[in-house]
Amino acid sequence: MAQDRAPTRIQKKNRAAILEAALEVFSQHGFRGATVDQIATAAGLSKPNLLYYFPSKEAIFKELLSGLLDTWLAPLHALDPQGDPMEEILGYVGRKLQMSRDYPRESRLFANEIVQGAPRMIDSLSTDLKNLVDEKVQVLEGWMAEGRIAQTHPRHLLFSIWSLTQHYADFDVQVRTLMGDEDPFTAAPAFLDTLYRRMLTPER
Amino acid sequence: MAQDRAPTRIQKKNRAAILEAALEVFSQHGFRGATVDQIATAAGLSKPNLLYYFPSKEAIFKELLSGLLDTWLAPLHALDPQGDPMEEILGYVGRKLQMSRDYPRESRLFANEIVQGAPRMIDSLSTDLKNLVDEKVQVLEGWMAEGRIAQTHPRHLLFSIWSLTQHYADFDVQVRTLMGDEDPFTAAPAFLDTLYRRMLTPER
DNA sequence: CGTGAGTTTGACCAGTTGGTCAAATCGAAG
DNA sequence: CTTCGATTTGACCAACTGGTCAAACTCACG
Repeated sequence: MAQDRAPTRIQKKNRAAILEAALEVFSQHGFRGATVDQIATAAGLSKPNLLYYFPSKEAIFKELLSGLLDTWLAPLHALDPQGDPMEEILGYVGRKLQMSRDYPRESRLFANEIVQGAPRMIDSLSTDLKNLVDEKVQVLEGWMAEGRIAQTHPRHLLFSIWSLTQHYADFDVQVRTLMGDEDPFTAAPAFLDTLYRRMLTPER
Repeated sequence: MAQDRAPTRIQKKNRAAILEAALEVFSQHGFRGATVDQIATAAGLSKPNLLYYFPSKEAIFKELLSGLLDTWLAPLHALDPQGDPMEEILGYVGRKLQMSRDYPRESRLFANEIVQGAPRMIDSLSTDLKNLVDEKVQVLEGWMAEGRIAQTHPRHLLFSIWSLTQHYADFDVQVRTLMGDEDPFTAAPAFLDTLYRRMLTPER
C-alpha cells in the first residue's frame, strides 16, 4: 500500500488517472450506478490494482467530491464586495456559465448527488457552502440597501444563478435535443446578461 | 399473468401501488440505484408478486416515465396563444413552480434520468417534447414580433423557466439547507414573478 | 547485478440483485 | 360449496459487484 511518504511517479500518475476516470463514470451513472470495474477500465487499470490506490469505491467518490467542491465554489468566492455590483454579478454569472461549458461532468456529478438527497455531501453543504452563501448574501443585501442594484431576495437570486447556469450542463441532452444544430452556449451568455441586467437595474 | 381483458379490482389496486412505490424509490435513487425489492416492499408486495404485474424493473420505469410525461408537459400545453402574453407566461411560471412544490418526486425522477443522459427518454424528448416546444416557440416569437413582450431568445426563455422552477424540487436538499427555517416556496413565487416581469416588459 | 519496496494480477469470496418457477392459496361466479 | 382462473410465495438461480489475498512482477538504487 502507498505509504505516508512522498508519492512515487507511478502513484501520482495512477491516482490522477483514477480520479479522472471516476469523474467520467460517476458523473454519468451516479454513485450507485457506477461500478469499480468501469472506473478501473476507464483508468486503464485492473480492479484490484485500482483498489491498491484507494481503499474503496466510496473513498474515491469522497475524494473526488471534496477535491472538486473548492473549484466549484471559486467563482462565488471571487465576488468582490468592493467591485461594481452589476459588473460583479454579471461576471459571476458569466464565470458560472463558463464552468458549465468547460466542466459539465463536475456539474453533473454534483447534480446527481444533490438530486438524490446529497447523502455524501450534506455536511459540506451545511458548513462550507452555507458559510460562503451567508457571507455573500450580506454583500448582496448591502448593495440592495445602497440602491446600487434592485431589491430582491438575495438567496433566491443566488439559486437562480446556479440553476440557470448549471442547467446547460446538467440537462445538456435535453437542451441540445431542443436546440438542434445551434450550440446552446452561443446565445446563452447574452441571454443571461440581458436577464440579470433587466432584473437588477434599479428603477429610475 | 394479467390478460388482455378488463383489469381486476386487485390488478388495479396493485398496479397503482407499484407505480406509486416505484415513483418514490426511483426518484430517490435513480434507475440503477433502485432495487426491485425496495419497490416491492414499498408497495407492500413480495418481489415475485411484483414481477407478476410487471415483467421487469425496466418495464416499471418506462411505464412510469410515459405516464408522467403528459402531466409534466400539461402546463406548457396550457400556454394560450390567444391570451395576454405577460399573463400567460407568468401563469406558466406559476403553474410550473406549483408542480415543483406538489410533485417534487416527479421532477427528480426526470432530473435523474436527464442528468444521466436520458437513455430511456431520449425518444420522447426528441418527438413529443420537441414538437410541443417548437409550437410554443412560434407563439413566443409572435408575441415578441408584435412587441407585446421584450425580445429574447425564446428557447433560452423556456429553459430558464424550467431550470428556475424545477430547481426548487431537484435541489430541494441544498435549497432548504441554505434557507434554514424559511420555506423556499414562500418567497419564490414573488421572486420569479418580478424576475420575468422585469425581463419581459417591453422597453417603453 | 541484486535486492527490497513498490506495483500488478489471477483467483477467489460473500453479498446483492433481477428474474424464474412450481406449488400453494385466494376469490368470485355458478 | 365447488371450481377454475387470478394471485401469492418460498426456493432457487445466474450474473454481477465490492472487496481480499497471496503470489508474481517491476523498478529504482546501491
